[in-house]
Amino acid sequence: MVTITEIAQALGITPSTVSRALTGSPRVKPSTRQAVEKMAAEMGYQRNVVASNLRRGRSDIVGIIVPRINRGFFSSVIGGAEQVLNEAGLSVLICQTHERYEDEVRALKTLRTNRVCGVLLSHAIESSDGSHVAEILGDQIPLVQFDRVFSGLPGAKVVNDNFNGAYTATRHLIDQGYRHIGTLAGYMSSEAYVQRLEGFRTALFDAGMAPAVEFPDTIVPETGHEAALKALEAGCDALYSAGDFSALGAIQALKEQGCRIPEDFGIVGTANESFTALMTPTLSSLALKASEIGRAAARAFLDGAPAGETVIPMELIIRQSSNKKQIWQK
Amino acid sequence: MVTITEIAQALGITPSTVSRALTGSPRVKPSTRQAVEKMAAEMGYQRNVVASNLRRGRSDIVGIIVPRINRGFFSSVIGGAEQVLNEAGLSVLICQTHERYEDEVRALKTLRTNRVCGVLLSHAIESSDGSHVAEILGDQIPLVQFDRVFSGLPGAKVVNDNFNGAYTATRHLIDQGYRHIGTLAGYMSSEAYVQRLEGFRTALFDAGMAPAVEFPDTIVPETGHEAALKALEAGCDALYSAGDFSALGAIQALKEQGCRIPEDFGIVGTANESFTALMTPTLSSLALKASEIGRAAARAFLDGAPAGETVIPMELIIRQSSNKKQIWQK
DNA sequence: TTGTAAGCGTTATCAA
DNA sequence: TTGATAACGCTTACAA
Repeated sequence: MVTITEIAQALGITPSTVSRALTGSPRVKPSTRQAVEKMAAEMGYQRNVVASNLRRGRSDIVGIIVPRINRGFFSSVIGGAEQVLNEAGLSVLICQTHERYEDEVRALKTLRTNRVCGVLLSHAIESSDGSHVAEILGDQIPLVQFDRVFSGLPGAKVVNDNFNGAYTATRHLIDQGYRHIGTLAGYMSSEAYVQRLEGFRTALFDAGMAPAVEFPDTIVPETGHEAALKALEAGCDALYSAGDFSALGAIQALKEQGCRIPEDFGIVGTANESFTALMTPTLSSLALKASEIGRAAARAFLDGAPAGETVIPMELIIRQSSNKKQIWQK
Repeated sequence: MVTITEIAQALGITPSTVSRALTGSPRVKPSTRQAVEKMAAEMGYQRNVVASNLRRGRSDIVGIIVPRINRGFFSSVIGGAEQVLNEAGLSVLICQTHERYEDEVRALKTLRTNRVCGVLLSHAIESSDGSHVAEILGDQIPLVQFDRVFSGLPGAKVVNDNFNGAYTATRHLIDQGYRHIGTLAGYMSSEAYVQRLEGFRTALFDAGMAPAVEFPDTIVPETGHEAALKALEAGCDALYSAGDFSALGAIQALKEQGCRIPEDFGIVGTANESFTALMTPTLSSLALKASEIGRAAARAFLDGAPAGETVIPMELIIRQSSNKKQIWQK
């Protein structure tokens, strides 16, 4: 591989000058710069970022840690972040935790030893506090948390407006005339789900309705299926689900029980996964602005990851599963 | 950050010995190794992979380039590859091309300047030949292509058995009693689609059926929708689609035209995207073994990316959209 | 078994 | 505006 030293020799100048010419330093004569650029192109020079990073003490790689990249939400976040970071000349190193604490620790260590210049993190369900994050990253590596965040950690946070979103979704079910509304609450180890639960409860309280049945630890279709059957037994006529996958399982259970949706039973999910628009009935869902979150997280990093929370509003998409009163919506 | 030099000073030995102890060299006295490990842990030492990579002339990062990470197929390939590579102590740098030639060039350059130890590539639709790949990577960086491959490039290839898969899918439509079978053929700039088209044609030929209407450049729902209308006009009663998204658009068009599926019209897609099982009617699809492809690609890289093609069989998943004769299938 | 010394390719500092 | 020099942290002949 061609080095700047070889370019320098070919031109009868020194590596320092070549380096300056190639990094855009103003302390180079224009004619020299041109000569260097020409020679570099001719010789097929490729900058060795590894050496550059060692010398500069930092890299141009930002690490992103997500539970799974094949969840629509996370891949869209990554897409949004990547766009902003690429524009800033940075690359992205992606790690998956598969929702496991151990994999999260491994991912953090990988990013640390690779001396990434920053970490964008949405923690695994299994991780119940953030002490390992602080311990591994130290205070050298800026941290931006998104979606699932630990409030105890330093750095910037980008979150969904879970409370108000869940409040709006629940309020919508109330407005549609449902009266016994339960919830598939997701994992309580995650603040996002706790906030959604609080929004749900508050909406019921504000409407003067009795506290409802709550099913925690529902996040996959199977657990949603099971919980929906219990909800029926408990006399529910609607469910706000803090996730779309559990809502999917719930709908399957309800259909098997002969429930008509939305006439007999209403349901709203969360995340607006792509399948929600393709199901029968189509599933109303509280949309997460995934790319927006990714872009916001990337921008927060570029701003130096200052402490503070950026709250991204959520948007209720009304489809068939909750549309008892046939609200018009395209 | 703590360096091996500092550890050496603290113990009154030299950096070389510390390095040897930490990299597991046998040329270290067991007691010394223990002392080094203890001190490293106490001081919170973190190996600087950047320096190590510069010295060794290579990194432990494998680059993966895919058109989009939020396509179920590609995210599963990445998942499979990541698993195998992580087990081998390697990390994964993921780049998206958004199907654009320019982004593919940019991704290749990024990986090259980061001196990745290998590249796993599935090329963008826009890239019609692989000359840029060879030019950018040179012969220093091993290349493994998967799914969408250029036959002219060196290195290993992992591909779907597109020909036989499409043959089987088409044969299935014939067996179900459809008689005027067309195809949504995808982009002809990609060998994968060309092979599927050949499998389709051969199945018709072997069954003694006339050549059929073929719609190239169909890959998104919109173009599938449009092509389906033309297929109806042309008298088709079935379609083999080389992609699921175009099949989705086609089904919408057919339903709008009052066609009953599968009674009046049969359709089989390709890729087995997650939504195929959630649609109404559910969509039969020729499944790609995504994780299997990812694992095979990673293993090929670990084996040194020897020239040659690994062919991964495809699996026909029969659902409602083609099940005219009501074949039993769970 | 350990130490010495050189160097990976780049960039920052200082001097010219 | 350019050059000389050192250093980033680590690895590895080679010598002891």
